[in-house]
Amino acid sequence: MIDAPQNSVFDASGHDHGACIHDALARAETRCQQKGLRLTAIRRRVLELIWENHRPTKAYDLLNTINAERGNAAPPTVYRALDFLLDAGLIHKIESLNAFIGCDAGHGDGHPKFLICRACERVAEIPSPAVDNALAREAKRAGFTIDHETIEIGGTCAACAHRG
Amino acid sequence: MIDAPQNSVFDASGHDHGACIHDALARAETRCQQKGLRLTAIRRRVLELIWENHRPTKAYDLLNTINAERGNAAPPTVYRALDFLLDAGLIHKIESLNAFIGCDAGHGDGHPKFLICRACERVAEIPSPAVDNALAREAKRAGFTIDHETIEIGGTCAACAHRG
DNA sequence: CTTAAAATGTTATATACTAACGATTGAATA
DNA sequence: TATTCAATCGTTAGTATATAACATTTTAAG
Repeated sequence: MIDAPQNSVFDASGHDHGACIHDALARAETRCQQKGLRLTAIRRRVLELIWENHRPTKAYDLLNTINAERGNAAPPTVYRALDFLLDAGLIHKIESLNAFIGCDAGHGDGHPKFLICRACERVAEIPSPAVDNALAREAKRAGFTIDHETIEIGGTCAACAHRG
Repeated sequence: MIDAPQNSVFDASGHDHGACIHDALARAETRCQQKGLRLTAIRRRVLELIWENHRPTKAYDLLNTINAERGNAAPPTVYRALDFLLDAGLIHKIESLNAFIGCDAGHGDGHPKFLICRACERVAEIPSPAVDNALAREAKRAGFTIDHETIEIGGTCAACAHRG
């Protein structure tokens, strides 16, 4: 029996992954419509693959999959799609892994922050106004203007820790 | 006249860079002795180059410099030195830049955190118990055990903002 | 000294990303 | 509807980042 906290951001019990992917794509469609952006077939497929994987996904893994499907993808094919999805705020890049993950808006209005389990490779996007505030104070003290935050916390999630 | 805060972590006025490099190397020597690690010629030179640069430094820039000096360096030469220095806690990797910077112990006992000015490319390593505490609380809430934190804040330092 | 481990040299290759330019598509409008 | 201009995509090539594998040398310990 697993006694990991049931409210864990890593908790996957009751996760309907089909619906999860579907919802993510629906959100993306809506968002692109609102912003006047074009979620083309390639872009949509790349986003879908990232959500299907539901883990930090490497550009070349996407490339291989798309090549298996369509046969004519080169690195720019996938990097362009990734750039679009990043600009549109639909995915995030995990710098410490050189990989990409779907944006689940878990960061709310703040900067995205990630808990990354090295055992199961899953990632939780967490909100934390307290962290944002503390960093804002530090930046202010230093006279520093913040553009972008890369906050990636590596470690072990509850389920993996319990599993041994 | 520059009115950037004189206590800015980016403030370089009165910085004796020769002494800075010397001190960093002396700290490294001491630390390696204490831990029974060998700061060999290559490792020492790589560390020295990083401190001379005093900015995030790329592996291949180090490689080129060392090649100019000794003529027989290949990528593993420099990556092995970097791995050693990382393990020894003498440098940090800036994931968002794929570059390396000397550890100035500015993080105190906590996890290292960086303010990275995109204009002048300088990096300040800042302490922030408040950030550490906030992240520790979030991790605890999620049942997550922290191994490593990548916290890299990109933006503009006071001097560069003032300069326009 | 001998020797075993650590460090380095060397070659090759894997992975990550971008530049440049031509072809195609598609939305806006003449 | 035909035109056109911008966005997107295809394609080739190249640069940047990093590691695998194995041979050789160095070093510290016995």
